Amino acid sequence: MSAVRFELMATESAARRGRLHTAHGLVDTPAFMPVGTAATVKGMFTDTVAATGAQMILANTYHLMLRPGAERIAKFGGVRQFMGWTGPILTDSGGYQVMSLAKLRKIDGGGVTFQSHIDGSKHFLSPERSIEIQHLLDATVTMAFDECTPYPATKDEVAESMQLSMRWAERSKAAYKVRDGYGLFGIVQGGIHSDLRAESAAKLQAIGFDGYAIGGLAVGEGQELMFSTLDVTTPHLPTASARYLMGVGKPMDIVGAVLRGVDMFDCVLPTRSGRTAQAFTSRGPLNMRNAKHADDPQPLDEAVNCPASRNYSRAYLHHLIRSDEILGLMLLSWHNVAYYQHLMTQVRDAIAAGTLQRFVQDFTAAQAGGEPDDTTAG
RNA sequence: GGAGGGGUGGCCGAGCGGUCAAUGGCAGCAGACUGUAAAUCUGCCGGGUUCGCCCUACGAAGGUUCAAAUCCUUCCCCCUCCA
Repeated sequence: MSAVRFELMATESAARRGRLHTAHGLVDTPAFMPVGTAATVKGMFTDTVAATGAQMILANTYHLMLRPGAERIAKFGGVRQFMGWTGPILTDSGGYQVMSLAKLRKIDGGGVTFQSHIDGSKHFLSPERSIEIQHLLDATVTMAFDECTPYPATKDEVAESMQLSMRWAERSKAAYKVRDGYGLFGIVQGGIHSDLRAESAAKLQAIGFDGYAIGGLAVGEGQELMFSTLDVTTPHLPTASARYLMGVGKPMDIVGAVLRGVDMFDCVLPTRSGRTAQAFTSRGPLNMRNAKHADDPQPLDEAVNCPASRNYSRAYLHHLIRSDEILGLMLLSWHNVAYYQHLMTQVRDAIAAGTLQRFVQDFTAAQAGGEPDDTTAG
């Protein structure tokens, strides 16, 4: 029996070009995984998500256990079959919801009692139940059950939260059933404190995981602190395993994290922003609701090989968004996911060619420069 | 011709003597969004400002009052019912 395997193909400084081999296919890294919380990458068809080049997507334990229920999805052979996604899938453990639904929760030694945001009913999640649900969902990569430590917090609070996550990590590992080409990832916590991050990384490696995620970042600390935390975290992770920065981020966040040795990312931004009128482009973000796009015949981004990016004028997209037409949010979501995949392809190619430093310089300049006639973008 | 109801900021629509530059909603102008309780949320939205205020404003014109979008008179316009 062999778990998901990470193949390191090339490096440039700390950045890594690799591949994750799974039971359900390959994932080229650095990779961006679109988020499909409720077994849907919101606003997109499953095959359209695949057509953007995304090789792996996320689904969520907490949301799917509440609706439609993990056991129901298991009857369909897992989330992949349920939603028609043929590639590998990664499920978040519900750990993020432990934080984001804080008002509706109670943590004790065993796990977390939640109140459903849907109907107020009480539910229980523990490392054992979270792993069991992820098995029922047939997740290619299962995430350890953790607590995403909020920011800001005192160092004592961060340490306590991290230790809780480490105990839960051990229980997650014990509950996990090893299967060929599947994997279990541990999650490093410790806030912005280098000693806590190092301690967490060491504890996880002592337990032994198939990949290592970095959690508890992009929760309000700012890009500079996030980067400096990565600087003191990735060196403590094994080079032979994939590293996954959870919940990140904006294009510049991702590029900066790749430079610091991260291989995998997920973020709701491309789809959420797509629904709230923001389009990410090679030249920085655009708010498609803004009046300045009303007469603009150019497409969102010719550089991105995607119909949503090339075949519709900004004027038309602006009109759809203004009119609350569903197609507007679908096209922007589609374009954003395609843009993120385009970015990751460029990053991978650059690492392979040893030109990442140069790419990052150009990319940073282009993002900051904005549109030629648009100094307010970004 | 008679009886009644009404005209409020780009639109709809509250207010019915002072706490009203005037509730709401829409439209408009921007901003935010990072392991998704989000097709969501926030700010601005008459003009000027030395940010203290000052102008112009609730169909029009007059009037009552310390004070009027709010009361009275006349006029203009709209709607309903009766002839």
